[in-house]
Amino acid sequence: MVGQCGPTSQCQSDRNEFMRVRFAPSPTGYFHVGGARTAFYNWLMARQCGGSFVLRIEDTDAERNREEWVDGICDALSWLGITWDEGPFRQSERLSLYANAAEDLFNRQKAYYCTCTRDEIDARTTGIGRKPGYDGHCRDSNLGPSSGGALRFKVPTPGETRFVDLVRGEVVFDNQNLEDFILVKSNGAPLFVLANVVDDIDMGITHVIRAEEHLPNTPKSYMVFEALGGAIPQFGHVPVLVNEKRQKLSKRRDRVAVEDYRKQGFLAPAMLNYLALLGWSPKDDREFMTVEEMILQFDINNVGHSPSFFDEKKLLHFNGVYIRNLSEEDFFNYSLPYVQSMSWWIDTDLNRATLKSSLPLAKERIAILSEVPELVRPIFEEPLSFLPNVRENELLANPMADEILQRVKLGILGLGKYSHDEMEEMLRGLSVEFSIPLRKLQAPLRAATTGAKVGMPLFETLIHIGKEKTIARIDDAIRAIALSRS
RNA sequence: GGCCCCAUCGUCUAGCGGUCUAGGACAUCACCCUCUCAAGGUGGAGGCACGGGUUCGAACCCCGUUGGGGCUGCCA
Repeated sequence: MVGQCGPTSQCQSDRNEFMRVRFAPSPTGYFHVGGARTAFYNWLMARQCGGSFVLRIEDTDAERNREEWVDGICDALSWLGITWDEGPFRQSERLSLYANAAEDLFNRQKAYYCTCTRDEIDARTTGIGRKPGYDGHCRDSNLGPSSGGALRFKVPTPGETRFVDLVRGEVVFDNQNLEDFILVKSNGAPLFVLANVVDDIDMGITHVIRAEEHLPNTPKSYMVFEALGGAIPQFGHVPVLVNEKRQKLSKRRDRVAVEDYRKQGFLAPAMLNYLALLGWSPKDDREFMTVEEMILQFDINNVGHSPSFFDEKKLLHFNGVYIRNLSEEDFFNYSLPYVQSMSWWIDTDLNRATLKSSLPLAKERIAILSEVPELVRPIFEEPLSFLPNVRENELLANPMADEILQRVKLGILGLGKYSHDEMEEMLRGLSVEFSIPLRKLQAPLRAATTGAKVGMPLFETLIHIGKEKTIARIDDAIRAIALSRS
């Protein structure tokens, strides 16, 4: 495994080591699709290069983090198949590391304590012509840890921080524009830029692939890496995912939870395939790829620079393709839980067998698994319920419905064998007899027997429903029609 | 406001100075197939934000404009 690399140049690191990447989410809400894509890109690189993928939970903000979100992240990653080689490490269990680093920085005068409140700073810096942000007020006050203040990093000015981003190329920041940012809160809790960097050094991270929103943090990270004397990883900032209004996907505003998509019946490989294509595309311009193919072809240097809209329509299409490619066995296994959650489902071997034999007809008609129950419902639901307006429009409002149903009933009773072929022959014959297209003939029949206007092919459906139930439903419909006309 | 990033069909993208009268995919429209609905097939409409350069030649390079986004927290 050591040193084994795929075909792209991304496996090379500045140092003569092998790749170590990390995914470092903060457990402050449902795990969302943007995070999933970032995690996947990291994972693809690690797998391609034979490197290590580390999962690190950035939970230093006790106020905002909840343990259940950690589980949510791990579950979602597992579902997607994004496996981690190390971790999950929790920053909340590594606090002494950050405290040591902070002390070191303070002792070496790379950082200083500051007791200014936000209001005090604002009062000094807000106004026309003044630069907002911290003004360095306590920089030379020589306050100590006992001051009860926050620890601020002493940004070296003048100076500039430049680096070559794996996605964007060279980026330059003037240190002049960076305020002395806080490393440790006055309550002793480390902040992102400290804990993040300390861990990246401690864990030997060689490549940091994260969302573009972190780009402005990077010069700060750089300075902390340098102050701490740690090896600086290569950075790559991938564009954010946006909603239809082109704003960064937000947990509060947008529907983004991976868990939701899983529940709805999206398949993990479809999700990964779609996610990978948001910002990246393979050399040969193919869209459908297995995870293995993506591992082989992914190249961080080839990721686009502009934000992408997370288009559920296209995701749906991808999912439909993946579903249609499922084996009958897999499709049955994936579908069963969705059917089992319905009140009309009775879990018997016979029903399972019927379900299994009817499922191939459903497979090509759906894009997500949660659509399965509605398609097979007519086969199992007893008594049958009608979708809104179906009884009224298709049965009661159709002047020919009664006559058609009467004749169909007779036809069924006269069948030598209750089979698909005989059913078809009989109905086609009736359509000739009535001088109406088969689709017109089957409309009231479908409504009467399935309670729906559209659905799986009718002949097969009637066979699955069974002769007795079919006749009974036709009788019910005939009665309903008679009732409405009396 | 300041700093940074970005800019090819509605959307995701291919394109990395001539092969572009710009290719593919989703969505959309039409037609075909068809027992409904899908799926599938064929075809159509639809784009290089704008203005300057550089060059024999620019979607591709440079500058500006405009537009969008991110950050600007004792969040990450």
